[in-house]
Amino acid sequence: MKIATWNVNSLKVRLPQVLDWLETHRPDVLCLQETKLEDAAFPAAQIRAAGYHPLFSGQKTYNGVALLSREKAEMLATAIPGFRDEQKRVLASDVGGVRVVCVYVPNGEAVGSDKYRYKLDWLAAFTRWMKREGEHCPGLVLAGDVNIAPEPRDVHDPALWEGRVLHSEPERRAFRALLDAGFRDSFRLFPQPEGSYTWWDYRMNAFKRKMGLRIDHILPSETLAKRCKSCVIDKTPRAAERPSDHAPVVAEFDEP
DNA sequence: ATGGTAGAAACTCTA
Repeated sequence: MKIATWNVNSLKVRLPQVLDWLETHRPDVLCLQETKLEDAAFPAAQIRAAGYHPLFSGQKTYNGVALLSREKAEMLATAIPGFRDEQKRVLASDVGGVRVVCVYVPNGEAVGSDKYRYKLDWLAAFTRWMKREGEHCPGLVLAGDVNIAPEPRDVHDPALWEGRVLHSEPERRAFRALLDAGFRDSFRLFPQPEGSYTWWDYRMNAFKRKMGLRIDHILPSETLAKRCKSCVIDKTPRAAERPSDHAPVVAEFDEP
């Protein structure tokens, strides 16, 4: 089973690239973030024509998540239970015997800002929820834009990024707390090239200069992690014309 | 110490 995640930064703009990528890679599941589309505007027909069943939870202008699957998936949740939040950032589903949670963690804007506080509160609520989910559902995987580079090796310039949003100690602590809730970082289960990142700022030629961060993650539960046989970042779409600022991440799991 | 870019929408906000 192949599970992928991609922050597309507008599905309207990136739809041709998504369809092209699906055709090339044929994942069983693709989780999308920052679709920036109301549900009424979701391109369901084009997704179905490509051989995928879409689930989506969106809003106008900002945020929005979707899950595309070759097998029809059952929608389980589009919000963190008991956490008041207007923003569409989660989509939980059952697909092919695995519970897949597509997640778009708040960016946090700047350390100390209101949005940073919201990010940490959001992560605390999400982690509590995922810990509970894992307790009664061993085959669970979180896939999405977590907006945290967990370790110095996940940022191109650790000294520059130390203490900044996406890599501050409270955020790294929140990432460790999420793993401690029963998950593994699938990317680090395998040897990886140095300087592996999933996001590069549009500005300052960051992609060409290899100035990136690894903030998109596929986090299987400990049980499911035992079946994980690879995790790779596909930088190809980031080099294309009019790219998203994020690259897709793909993890493969052996059948049980 | 500021600005650089992209997307959506609407002359600004978010990332």
